[in-house]
Parts: sequence; structure tokens; C-alpha cells
Amino acid sequence: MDTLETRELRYFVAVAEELHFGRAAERLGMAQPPLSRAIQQLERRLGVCLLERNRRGVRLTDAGEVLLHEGRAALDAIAAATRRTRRAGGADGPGGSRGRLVLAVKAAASHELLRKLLDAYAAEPGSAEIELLPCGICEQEELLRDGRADAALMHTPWNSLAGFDSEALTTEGQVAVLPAGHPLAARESLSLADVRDVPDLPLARWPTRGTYAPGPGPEIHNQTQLAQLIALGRTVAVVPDSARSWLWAEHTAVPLTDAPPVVTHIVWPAHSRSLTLAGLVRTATRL
Amino acid sequence: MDTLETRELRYFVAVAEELHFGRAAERLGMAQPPLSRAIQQLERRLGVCLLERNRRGVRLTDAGEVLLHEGRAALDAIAAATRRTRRAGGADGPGGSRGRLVLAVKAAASHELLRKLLDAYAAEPGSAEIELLPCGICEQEELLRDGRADAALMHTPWNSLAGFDSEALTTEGQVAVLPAGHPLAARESLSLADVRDVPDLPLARWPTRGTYAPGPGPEIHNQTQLAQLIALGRTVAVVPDSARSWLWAEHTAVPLTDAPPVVTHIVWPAHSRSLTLAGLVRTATRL
DNA sequence: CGCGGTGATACCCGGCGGGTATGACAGGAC
DNA sequence: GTCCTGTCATACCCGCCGGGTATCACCGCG
Repeated sequence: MDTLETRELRYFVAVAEELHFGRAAERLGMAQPPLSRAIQQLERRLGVCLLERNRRGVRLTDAGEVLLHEGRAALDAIAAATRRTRRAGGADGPGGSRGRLVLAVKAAASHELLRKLLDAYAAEPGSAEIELLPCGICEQEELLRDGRADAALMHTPWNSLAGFDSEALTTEGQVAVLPAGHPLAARESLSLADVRDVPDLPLARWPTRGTYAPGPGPEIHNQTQLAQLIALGRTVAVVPDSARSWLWAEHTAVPLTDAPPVVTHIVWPAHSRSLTLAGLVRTATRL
Repeated sequence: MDTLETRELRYFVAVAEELHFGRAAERLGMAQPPLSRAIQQLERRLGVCLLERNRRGVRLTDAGEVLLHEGRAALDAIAAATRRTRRAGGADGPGGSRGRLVLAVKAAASHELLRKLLDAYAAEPGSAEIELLPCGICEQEELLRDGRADAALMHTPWNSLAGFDSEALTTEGQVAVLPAGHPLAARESLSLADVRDVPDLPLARWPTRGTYAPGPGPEIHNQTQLAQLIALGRTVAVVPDSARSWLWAEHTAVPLTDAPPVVTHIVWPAHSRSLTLAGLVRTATRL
């Protein structure tokens, strides 16, 4: 009468994402009629209309929109339960050591900090093995939610810490990275306004929470690509101070006076009660 | 091969909580043998040992401990999906107005603020109906997690905001509430040390995150009980400044110089995307 | 008017979730 | 020792329901 089954959630999310019973059924590896029936049963059990079936396609009702969001969150929680239990049971990969932690990090971000953290933690008595999970620009939230990672290093203001527990580790300023020969590269310092208004160098755009702000500059997907575009004189970027470590000879970094500071946090699921994780966090905050 | 069913989670959580197949089966309204079999299947599918069956009782393994925590979170998420979808579909209670929001509040806490918030929000164009859900001292987290509430008013440092999104609304100092006739009641101000060391008045103990710290004072369950115990000269309490509004004639409030400030927040699930909720939060932050 | 494409309906079947009866085993009372 | 008791596991059966196939009803379109 009340509790939804995982299967029903999976089915509904598939239909709500595809907005097409046939395609959704294909994605789920089943035939279309039982899927239609399952969704009908779901609507009857909830006492709520989730989909508007116009001939030619399907649309979500307000309630359907809610169930899509909440259902995704619930499916993530279930996947997380599976993954973390398997990991705790030593049923993963080779070695199968107990208490292993998976730490999600953006490639090449906070490199110095990460090295110090790993060294310091490994020196702790009784420390567990830390597996690093390199991930894309804004993937950490998802990895924490669905249990593929147990902790992550995140950087405000780019990442959102909402929904997680976190501790701030370091704060740093930002610099503008310019082609070495550019006139602005000779300046002692710059303001954000300076950088935004260079006519021949449109500001590179990083994704914020997975989407790109509109603008003239190129959309950046990884750090190597960015480095190359800057070196070729096609763009300028605003990056944290610690990014100086991967600059090329053809780059010049100029401090920004008014850019928001970048804070690196260690982040974990709010409900976590793992002692292993607590140890890692303690080590991190003591750095 | 991988995704857990809601039923399996329910079964496992019941067994893990009871540590007894028979009682768990009774709680689930089923017979013991199929429950045993279901747990075995679960262990085989996860490839992990969850329970240690000694004759005479059952114990959780480390992996079982993890699944208990993560499974509870997942079940909460599923319950939340059900409740919020039903609410969005207007399938709840009489009236069935769309976009209704449920706001969880501790009885009598932040009364002034709550009145202002409700008035201001009701005056907004297109505002939804706000249903108030009075709750116990530290129940708000649970209500948000399992979907019985959409938002809550919480007070740091008593409530933990971990896992939620929040906005701070007001900050206030704390006062010591004493029986009117007590010698300390004549003082202009007090320190926490003063209040803690009154030999004839042990400090009342509020639950923090659901549990009571050890101490000599009485365990407080609600505000009326506290008021009475103070009036009878049995205890002294440290409460936020706004609590002056419910004091009796037999009470005296004395400002505390070094008590941590109490911050009232409006709190909501981090993944929420509801426009109605956003409107309420906007109103609240503008107060 | 037929045709393609949509979701819904009708019907059948096999698997599995659940029940009952019973077993295996350890510990306590005596 | 020998019960008895309380625990979880095993064996077996059955009915339900989830899933498949075939088909329908409907609409838009050339």
C-alpha cells in the first residue's frame, strides 16, 4: 500500500527521462507492455497521476517531476548502499583489504595538498588504504551520492557542498593565466574587470554545477586543453594560485586583486559513521 | 545482479535492528523461514557476509553495520519520494491544494520569527499553503529525510545542518532562567561557569542529537516541564533570548556573557528543486 | 484511406516470494 | 548423561505477479 519498490522507481525514472515507453523499455531490457502496466500500477498505488499521455508522446505532471527528482535521489542512495556494503565486506577488486576508502579528486587539482594529505595519512597508525578516483570537473557530488566514492576534495565556489558534511582545508587566491607575450602579462596585478574585457582574449568558461555559462570564450573540459588554448593565445583563464604548478613556459600568471578566494574542502556524505573516514578527515584538518 | 530491492532492505534493517530472525519476522508480519532465506539471498547477491550467526543470537559484521546505516538512509529516501510525490499530486488530506509545503517547527521555538515568516509569506503573490508540523526537540532532521516535511526551522548548535541546505535567519544570545527568588537572579549578568556551579540548582539537560549528556540535572523533554521545574526551584536552564516570551512570573532571565550564540536557520533537503520552497526561503531571508 | 507509430489491453506462463512442517544444533536444568 | 527450549536453516508446496507475445485503439500524415 505504501512503500515503493526499487524496480518501480527504476522503471519510472527511465520513462520520465525518455518520455517514451518504447525507448524506456528498450533501455530497461524489457518489452513495452509490462512497462506500461507497471507505471499504471505505480500511479494507482500512489493515487497520483504522474504522466500526461497525449497521443504522440508523454509529458510529466508536477507530481511526476517530483518523483523523478526524489526517485533519482533514492536510487542513488540504494546504489550507494550496495557499493559501500560490498566495499566494507572486502568483496571488491583484488586485495580486498578492509576499511579501504575511495577518495574522489579532480585530476591535477590540489596536487600539493593531496600529496601532503596522503603522506600524512599513510603515516598514521592503523590507517587504511586510500584509493584515488580521478574524476571530471564537477563529478564529485555524483560519486559521493551513489557510493562510488567515500570522500572527495572539492573547491568552492565551483562545487556545491550542499547535502554533504565538509571541512575547509586551505584557502588560496586566484591568478589570471595569460599567453606570455600578451601586454597584460607584464602587469603586476589585475582585476576581474581587466580580464573580462580583453577584446582579443575571450575568458575561458568552466562548467559550474555541470553547465556552462553563456559567453564568447571556449568551453573548457580539461586542464591540458585549457593550457594549450592559452599558450596559443586564444583565451585567458582565472584559476587558483596553486595551479601555477602546471603552467607552461609560454604562460604567465598575474595575481587577481578581486577574484573570490578558492577554498579546498574535504567532503563526505553527511550520514557517514565510518571511523576510517573520520581518521582521514582528522588527518586532513591537522595539515 | 546488482540493484537491491526495497523489500530486501526492509528485511535486512529489521533483522539488523532486532538481531533476532523471529522477532524481525514478526515485526515484518511474515514467517521466519522466508526471512532467513531472503537474508541469505541478499548476502549471496552482495557477495558479502552481513551477519554472524552464533547459536544463541546474531551479530552484525562490519559490512552489516555499513548496510544498516546506508540502508536506513535509502529507505528514508524512498519514503520521502513516496510522500512528496503524493503531496505534489494533491492526493493528501482534505482540500488537496497544489504546492503545499510542510514546515517542521519545534513547539514554541522561534515563535516571533515564525509568525513574521508566515505573515510575510502569505502576503507574497502566488504563495502556497504552509502546513505546520510541530515536532519534538530534535526530530526535524528525521522529518526532512523521510519526506514528512519539506522544510524546517532549526537552531544551531543544537541541530546539525549536515546533509541539508540552509540559510541563517537570526542570531540571538542566551540567558539563564532561574527561579525568581534565587540569589543569582539578582545579578546583572552571569557566565556559563556561574550557572554550571550552582550547588542547589543542577543545570537542566536538553537532548543533543537525540541523546542526553550525562550530568546531575533533570532530563528535559518539553518546555512546559522545564518551566515548571525552574519555577519549583529544582533546576536552572540556559535558553535563547527569545524564550523570554514564554517565561512565567516566577522566572527570572539573566543574560549570559559567554554562552554560544543561537542561530535560527531555515533548512531544506539539499537536492530540492521546488519553486514553492524557493519562494519560502526567499521570503525568510528577506525578513 | 491506408500506413506508421504511439500507448493500452488480453492472455499465458514461469519464477519466486511466502507459508507450513521439520531439522540441526547449542545451552541450560536436573 | 537426558530432556527441553530456543535458535536459525532446510525442504517442499502453492499462488501471485512480473514479464513475454499478440493484438487493439487511436491519431497524424502522406
